[in-house]
Amino acid sequence: MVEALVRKLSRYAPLSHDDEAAVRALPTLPQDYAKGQQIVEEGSSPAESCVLVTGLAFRYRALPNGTRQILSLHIPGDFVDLHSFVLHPMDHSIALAVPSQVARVPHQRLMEIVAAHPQVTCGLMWDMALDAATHREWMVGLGRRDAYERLAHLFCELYYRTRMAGLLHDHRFELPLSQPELADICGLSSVHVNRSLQMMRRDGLIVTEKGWLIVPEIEKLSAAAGFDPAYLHLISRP
Amino acid sequence: MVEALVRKLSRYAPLSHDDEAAVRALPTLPQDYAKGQQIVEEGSSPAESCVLVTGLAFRYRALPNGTRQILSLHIPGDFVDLHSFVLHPMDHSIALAVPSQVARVPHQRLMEIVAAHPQVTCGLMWDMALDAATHREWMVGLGRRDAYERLAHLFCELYYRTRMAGLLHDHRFELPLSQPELADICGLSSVHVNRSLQMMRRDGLIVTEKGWLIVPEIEKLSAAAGFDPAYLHLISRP
DNA sequence: CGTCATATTGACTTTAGTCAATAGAAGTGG
DNA sequence: CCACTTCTATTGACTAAAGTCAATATGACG
Repeated sequence: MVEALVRKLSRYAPLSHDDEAAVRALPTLPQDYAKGQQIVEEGSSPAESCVLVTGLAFRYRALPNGTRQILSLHIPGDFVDLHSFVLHPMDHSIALAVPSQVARVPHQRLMEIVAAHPQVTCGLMWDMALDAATHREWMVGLGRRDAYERLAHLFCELYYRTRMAGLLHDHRFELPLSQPELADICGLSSVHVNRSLQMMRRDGLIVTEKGWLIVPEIEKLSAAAGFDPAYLHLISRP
Repeated sequence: MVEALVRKLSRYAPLSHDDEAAVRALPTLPQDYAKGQQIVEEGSSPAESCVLVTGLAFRYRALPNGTRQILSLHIPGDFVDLHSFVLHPMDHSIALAVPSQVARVPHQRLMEIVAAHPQVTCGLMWDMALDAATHREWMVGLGRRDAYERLAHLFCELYYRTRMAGLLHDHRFELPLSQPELADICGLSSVHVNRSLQMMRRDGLIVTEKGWLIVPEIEKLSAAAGFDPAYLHLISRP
């Protein structure tokens, strides 16, 4: 469970024994939450950051006019709101798309890392930078891609992230998001999402099955989306 | 010139004499660049991060289909690509909207900060988190605000950032961006930007004058945009 | 005074949104 | 196991926001 965190931070640079021990000591016991539950609220200033252990989380902003924009998706192993360590109050909320387990890391302990483990600190900064890089990719989609491409791009991203987390099984991964939720991710209406998904199915890019998504040929989907996985930094860098 | 950087990092937490000295030693001599010049290229892995001293910079992604999305704007004092310290290669390019001066900070020196100045390190993390928060705000706009609101929101953001940087003079600030550039920021066509700007002028929200923008009543503009400056974290936090 | 870039306009097309109804599927209590 | 509620997906008809294309100003500048 803390394994995922160690693996993730190692993706920036290999950790010494000492560093690794420090990372292992970070999170508290995971807690269970129900589907739809909000685990961090916009405007609050939590004293801990969340690590998703199990399930699916998303960050979002609710607008006065009743709409909302989902800002990120998080799969197990993700440091969901690492930034709240330095930036408060929260400018958005965090909720769970399915029943999930969440571990918390007290900011106090992060401060100790920064004070004593420069290598791990860089790993944390790398994770924050990766989060921002994903934000940028979503901005590009929201600004310059059409509905079909946005959805295709999202599915590509999740395909690769899921695979990296060891959660991709034979071209398929869990995707327990409703069409209105996909709409709030892609900045679309749910009706338009529905029609775009139908086109993608017709084109053989995806197959939907219960809460699962099947991608028969990731190359075809990537081509349709203009997807380049570089921004996910899936391979560790020297 | 390095003043702006010290002031910015102090916004997270006051710096000790020692810390402040370390920050002052960071940037190299500023260099001059021409309008339109690209100072960092997508795909490269620079060994330095840029601080804008004078002028106006923006980060952007060019798409295969000839369009582009501008991802951020930077005014003097901004650490434009601090993230390149930990995340490479660059997933976007940086260019200058007007003739500008740019100072560079070797990543080596940032590494020394992380190793020896935890307080400054947190300031750097805070700056990265602030960058991501602005990304999120833009995502919300691109996904859920219409053209009129997007432009109004952008102008509000620049109004406050410019004021914080001491560059707002009597309700007006320099805004040397063409309508096609505004379009690439807001994910719109330049024609639609033109028409939206006309409506904003008619509504008395803005006055455009050469490369300047005049905001007679920031409250009115903010109301039109649904703008809340909280995400800019203009006041330092205890 | 001509040139280049930027801004503006008009006419038309396209993408996406809205509203409202219908159809399925999953879960619950009896 | 079945009726019932509820959530989610789908469809049709219509509207609206934004894009495209192409022409025409406008304005800064050498």
